[in-house]
Amino acid sequence: MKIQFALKSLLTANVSYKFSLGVTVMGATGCGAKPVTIKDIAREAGISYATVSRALSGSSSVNENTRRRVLEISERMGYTANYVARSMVKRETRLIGIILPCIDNPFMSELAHHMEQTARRNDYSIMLCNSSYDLEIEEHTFSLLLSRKVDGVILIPSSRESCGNIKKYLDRTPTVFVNENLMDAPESYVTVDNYRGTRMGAEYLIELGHRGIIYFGRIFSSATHSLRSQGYEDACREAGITPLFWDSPTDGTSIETGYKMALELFDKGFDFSAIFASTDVFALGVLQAADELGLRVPEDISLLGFDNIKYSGLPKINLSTIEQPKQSMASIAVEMLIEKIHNEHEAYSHRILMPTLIKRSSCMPLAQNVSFETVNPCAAR
Amino acid sequence: MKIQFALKSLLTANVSYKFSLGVTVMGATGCGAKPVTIKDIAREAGISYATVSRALSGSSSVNENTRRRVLEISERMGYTANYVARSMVKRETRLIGIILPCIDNPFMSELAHHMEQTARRNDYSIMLCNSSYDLEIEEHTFSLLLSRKVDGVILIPSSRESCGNIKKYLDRTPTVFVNENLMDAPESYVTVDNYRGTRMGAEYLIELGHRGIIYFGRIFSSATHSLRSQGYEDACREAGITPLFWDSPTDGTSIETGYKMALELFDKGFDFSAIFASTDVFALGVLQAADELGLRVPEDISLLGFDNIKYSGLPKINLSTIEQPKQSMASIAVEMLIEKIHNEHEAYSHRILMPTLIKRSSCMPLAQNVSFETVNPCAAR
DNA sequence: TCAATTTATGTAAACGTTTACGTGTGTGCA
DNA sequence: TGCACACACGTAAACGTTTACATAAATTGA
Repeated sequence: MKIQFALKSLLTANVSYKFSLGVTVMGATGCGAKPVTIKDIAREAGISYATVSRALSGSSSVNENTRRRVLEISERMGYTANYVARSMVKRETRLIGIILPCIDNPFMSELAHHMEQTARRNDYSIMLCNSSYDLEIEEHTFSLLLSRKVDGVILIPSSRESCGNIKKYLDRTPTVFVNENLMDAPESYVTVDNYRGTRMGAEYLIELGHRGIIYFGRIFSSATHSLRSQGYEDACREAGITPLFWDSPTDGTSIETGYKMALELFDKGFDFSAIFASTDVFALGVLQAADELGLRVPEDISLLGFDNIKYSGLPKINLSTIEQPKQSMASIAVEMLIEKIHNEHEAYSHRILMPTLIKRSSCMPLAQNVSFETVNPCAAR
Repeated sequence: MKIQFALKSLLTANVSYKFSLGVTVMGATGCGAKPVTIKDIAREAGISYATVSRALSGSSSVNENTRRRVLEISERMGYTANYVARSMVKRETRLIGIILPCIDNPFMSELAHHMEQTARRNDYSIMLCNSSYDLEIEEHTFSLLLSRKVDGVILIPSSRESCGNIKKYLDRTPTVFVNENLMDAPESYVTVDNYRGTRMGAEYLIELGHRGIIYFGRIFSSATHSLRSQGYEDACREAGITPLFWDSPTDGTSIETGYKMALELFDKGFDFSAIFASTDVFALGVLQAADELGLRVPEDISLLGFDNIKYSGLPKINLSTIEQPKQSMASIAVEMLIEKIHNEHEAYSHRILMPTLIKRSSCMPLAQNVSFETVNPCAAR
């Protein structure tokens, strides 16, 4: 079996690897050895452990010689500070909890990535939790984070219902909301101007001559999405166009849901020339359905998304979309939270960021000669 | 401004929102109120706090009436357990540290997602850390996790060099490696059979009649990738084909890098009919470059990837690829780690999972009439 | 030379739990 | 009646730090 050769050539192992597929190889390894503490160092150095603590933390007055000795000894003994003990007395964990619906979603993971970066830059670590669009899990997770004594939490709510569940915890720890705001609670949040985003998008499509524009994947359970559909609706009404909604059956967004929804939509035989998807991920589902049905984008239908996830920019996808400044959102959220952590109580703030329209190639002007008749698939609100 | 209407209609706020773009709204909120402890409950109930602890933890013998009273009081007073205090005495944090190069990478985020799921199912929380393909950060992060007293860590190394840096910590906490193994350390890991994966892939391309197959994006810094290029190379040699390598300039993989590499490759004017990308992400870059240059996939060149990230399955992408069973990898890794945590020292295990070839539409048989001449762009090893 | 001040260190309490051990009460059995 | 035993609960130590306070030594200034 050639594989054994390959491994042999690559592994400079001193244990004998019994290597065949599916087989579990076991061997000996150790990781007991209780860790050395500040007291061990003190004993070794013949001084009190308070002094060791002072020497290590570097702040208070301690003789330069003893400091050097302590450092040397702690190095030699392989000391690592115990942050949980420190957390106990300092009453801070330098931990930020992040609750989001699903990390396995390019929009979320991009946010999470930048949050982690800014957090680390400020000496915070993050605890990541998926709520899986489940309110119970979300609430349970929040209280877990409370128990874990995180210094603050960033919540990307799974829906506007999060409000009721979470509200009771909000005076327990600094919290900032991202992307979705808790409507009647005076809490910090950062979000894009969703209303303006869809409004811009709809106006763009109208400008291209489209009169039958489906707002695809309307989600009722989210305040964010309410603003989005509202922006679209207002733009339509102002242009004298009947807004058309195709509603999402789920709170979460996934390519699959988008795909199924699109299949159903196309099946109805409605007359429209453009689709404005409430989410890039939905738009990808539309793309998939269209492709299967032999519908061309943008020749047969124009398609506009929202979010600008990374994969929308792929040449074969080339989805026109509304960009959310994800990096800014992430770092602002973290900085806002840290601010809130240090400045005790008393302040909340809102930051509404500007979306931008990204024109790629999934939208084109409506050909003049195409006849069009508005048909409303759903009751328009 | 219409936006104000929309907000007004949606927000049932009792604070006055001064709402205009870019403006920060401030208001009053509170979150002081030091948390109630077990002692507060004890005082209230007129019993010792040891009994409260016992009542709350539910295990030891405590009178059913007192238990009910304790529960009722702690409910009423809004008690939440302090896990950091608990961690101190129990010497476990129920925390798993995850270090990965970059969460903002579909392969990683899918892994992370499933890891979090399995962890939570076992009452562990996760601390997520990006190493950003930086060995220093990686090492620093590892020691940070040590200080934070995580019960174990899952490491997706950024390169084989991680070995040297990390090795000294390995006896300090249970660790399992994912995707990349530390070659000369007897440590647990779970990975796909990378060698077999590329071998399968290469054999598939050869079967389709291709004789000029570029292995695209070879990465030297990773053991995983060494196995991949080896699998490809062996398959080629056995078929009497000269292996052709196009090397990656970076350790990390990104669409952009893939794109640039592909542009350079196409510019050389080499003669080949298929590209085997070491990573789906690279393949997406190839796709982008090909698209720009007017090269059709698969008509002009066949393209095969590795990983099967979610976006490879998009209809417009439709990338044939080697699938890694990401969900299995993730849950096995976590379970393996938990096993290791509980069964103290003494054991390490390796799990090598089976890759599968996913045939989509980015590869097609080489047309018989196409003349082909092997040109080796790089020295073939 | 003495008081005042600075510097370096030690002492001990505190953070909020868990848990080994001890104690008192009540019950069952000989 | 006495003994063993289970049960319910209290006491106190421990987990590894930080830090307010105290103290001793060294330094300064007059």
